[in-house]
Amino acid sequence: MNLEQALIQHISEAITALYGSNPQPVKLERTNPDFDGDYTFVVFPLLRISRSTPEATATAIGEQLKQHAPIVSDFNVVKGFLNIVLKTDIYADFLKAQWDNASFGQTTLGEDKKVMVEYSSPNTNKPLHLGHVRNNLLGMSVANLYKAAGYQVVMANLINDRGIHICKSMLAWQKFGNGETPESTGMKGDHLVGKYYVVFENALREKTLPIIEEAIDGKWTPEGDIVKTKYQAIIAQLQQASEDKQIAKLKDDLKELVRNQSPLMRETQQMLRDWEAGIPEVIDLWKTMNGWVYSGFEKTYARLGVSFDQYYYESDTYKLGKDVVDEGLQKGVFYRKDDGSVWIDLRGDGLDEKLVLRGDGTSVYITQDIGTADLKFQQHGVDQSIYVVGNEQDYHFKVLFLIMKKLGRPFAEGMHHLSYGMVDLPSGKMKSREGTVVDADDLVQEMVEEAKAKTQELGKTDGLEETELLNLYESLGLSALKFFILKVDPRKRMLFNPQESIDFQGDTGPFVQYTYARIQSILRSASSDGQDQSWKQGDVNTELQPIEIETIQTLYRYPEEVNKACNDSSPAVIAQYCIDLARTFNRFYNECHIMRESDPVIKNTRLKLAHFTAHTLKHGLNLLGIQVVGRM
RNA sequence: GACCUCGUAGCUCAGCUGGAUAGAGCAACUGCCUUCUAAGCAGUAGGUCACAGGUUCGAAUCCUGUCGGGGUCGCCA
Repeated sequence: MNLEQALIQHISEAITALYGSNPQPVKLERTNPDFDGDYTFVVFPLLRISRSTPEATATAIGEQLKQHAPIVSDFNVVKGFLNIVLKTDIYADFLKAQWDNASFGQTTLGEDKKVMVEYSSPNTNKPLHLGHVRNNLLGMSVANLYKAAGYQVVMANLINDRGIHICKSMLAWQKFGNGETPESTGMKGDHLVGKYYVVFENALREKTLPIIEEAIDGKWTPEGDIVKTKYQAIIAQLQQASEDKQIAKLKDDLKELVRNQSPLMRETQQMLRDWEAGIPEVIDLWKTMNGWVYSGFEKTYARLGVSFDQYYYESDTYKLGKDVVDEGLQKGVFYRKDDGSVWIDLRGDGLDEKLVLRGDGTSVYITQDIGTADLKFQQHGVDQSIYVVGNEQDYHFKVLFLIMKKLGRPFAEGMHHLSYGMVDLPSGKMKSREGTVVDADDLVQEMVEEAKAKTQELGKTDGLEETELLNLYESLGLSALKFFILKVDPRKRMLFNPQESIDFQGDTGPFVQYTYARIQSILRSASSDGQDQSWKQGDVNTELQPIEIETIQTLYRYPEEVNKACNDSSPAVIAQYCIDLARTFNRFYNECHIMRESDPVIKNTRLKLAHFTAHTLKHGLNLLGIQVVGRM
C-alpha cells in the first residue's frame, strides 16, 4: 500500500469516527506548493454531514488524524482545505528502501496481460518523413510504457506493400529508370524508389495538364460511355456552380477523371491487375523494389531505435476478412444489397451505413482490417490491441471497433486507436507537392550534426575516444528530436519548429541527459577518491532539507506516473515528469553540497538520493527511447 | 451541410476524472562559475484560459450556443 492509499484510509476512518459514516470515496490532492503540507483534503462535500463550517470540519478531521494516523505529523487549515503534513521519517524510509532498487519504475499494472502495439505501418513507395517519425516514436515509446507496466508486448508493423501507389514507382522505374539500383547510384533504397514515385507524379502532371484545361473548358472527348456520362455530369454541375469551394471541388473531380484516363494511369492500373494475377515479371520487379525499400527502412528504424516483433504485409492480409463477412451475413450483422455489395448499418450508433465488401466480391480497406484483427488475436492471444494511426482515420477505427463488437468478438473491448495529431511546420502543413516534406533521415542527420557542433563549442569532452564521441552526438541529437516530439500530448496536433527542436536548453532531452551526466560525474568522484563504495553503506539521514524532501517526493511519484502514462498511452506524461524531476534535482544540486558535505551521514544520504534520481531519469528517458550518457 | 477535434503568456506547450493566487520552456531584462559539469540555478516582466450563457459552495476543467483553426463524410488506403 502506498502513502496516498494509507492516508485515504486514515481519513476515511477519521470521518467515520467523527460523523458516523463516510458518504463518498475520499479524494486526495497534492498540496499546492504555496501552502504548507504534503497532501490536501477538500472538506466542502462533507459539510452536509458535519453540519458545521468548513474550517471547523477540516480542523476536526485534522485533529483526529494527528492523534490516530501514525504517518501524519501535522496539519493546517485554509478555508475548506485541510493540508496534511507527513512525518519526514517516511521520506527517509522510502529513500533507504528504494534508492538502490534496480527495478524501481517497473509496475504490476499489466501483470498477466498481453498487448499488441501496431505502429509505423509505412507505404513502400516513399521514404519516411516527419509524420512517420512521430508515429514511430510514439509506437515505440507506448510499447515501452506497457512493458514497464508489466504487460507482455508484441510490437507489430503492418506494411502497406501493395496497391496503385506502389505500382506508380514500379512503372516509372521501368520506363525511366535505366536499370538504376541502390548500388549503382549509392542511394538508400527507399529514397531511390521514392525518387521514381516523384518522377511518375511529375510525368503524369505534365502529360495531363493540357487535357485538364481542355476538359474544364468542356472540350474533352473521353473514351468510353461511363466516363463520358461522368464527365458530362461534372461539366453540367460546373456550369451551375457559384461557390468557389464547390467549383474547386468539381475541378478536382475533373482532374481525377482525366488522370485516371491517361495512358500512364492505365498502364499503372494494368500493372496492378498483373500483380494480382501473379505475372512473374511484375512480381519480380515488385519484390526487387520492395527489397530496396525494406533495407532503407531498416537503416532508418535502426537509427531511430525502433523495432518490431511481428511484420504483417498487406500483400498477405488484403485477402483476409471475406470469410468474416460471410459470418456477419449469417449472424445478420451485415446485409447484402441487390448489386451484391455487403453493408453494415451503423445509423443506430450515430454513424452511417458502411460498405464492407464490394459488389464484385473484392475487399475494401475495412474488410482486411476485420480479418487482420482476428488474425492478431488468434496468433498472439493478446488482451489488448493498440493501433497507432493518425487522427484522420478516427472514423475508420470507430467503425472497425463497432463491427468487431457486433460480430461478438470478446476482444473488441480491448481494441484502441491511439489517434495522434498531425505534425505541422511553421510554414503550415507538410505538402509533398510543394516540397515541404521533412525527410526522416535528413532530420536525424541534422539533429546529430547540431549536437556535435554544440558539444564541440562547449568543449567538455576531453579524453573521450572517437567512437564514444560519435555515440554521444548520436545520443544527444536523437534525444533532442525524440523529446521534442514526445513531450507533446499525442492526441494533439503539434508544431515542429526546426529551430526550436535543436535548442538544447530548457524543456529538452539534452537537459534531462545533462542532469543524469552531472550525477554520474559526482558518483564517479565519490567512488574514485579513495572512498570506494563505502557511501552505499550506512543509514540515511532523517533530518532532511525541504528541497531533499521535495526531490524524494518527486521520485516517490514515479511509478504512478508510469501507470498513468500507460493507461493514457501518453509518453508525454513521462517526458513532463522527467523535466520535473531534473529541475527539482538541479535545484537540490544548487542548494545542497554533496561531495563537500563534511557530515558523512548527510553526504552519503545525498549520494544515495543522487543515485536514485539518476536511476529514475535513466528509466524515464529509456521509456522515451532515449539513451543516457555518462558525460557530456 | 453533417459529424469529430482543438483554441491557455509574443512563441511552443503543461494543467482538463471540477478545488486555493492558472504553471514551465523559448524570446526580453537582472543576478550567480578561484568550490561536485553554467547544456545549470535564482529573480523581473508577461494572462479577459477564444467569446457568451448555464450547472455548482467553487469552472481553464462539465453542459449549451457563437466565432476561429484542423480533420472526416470514396465500391481510396
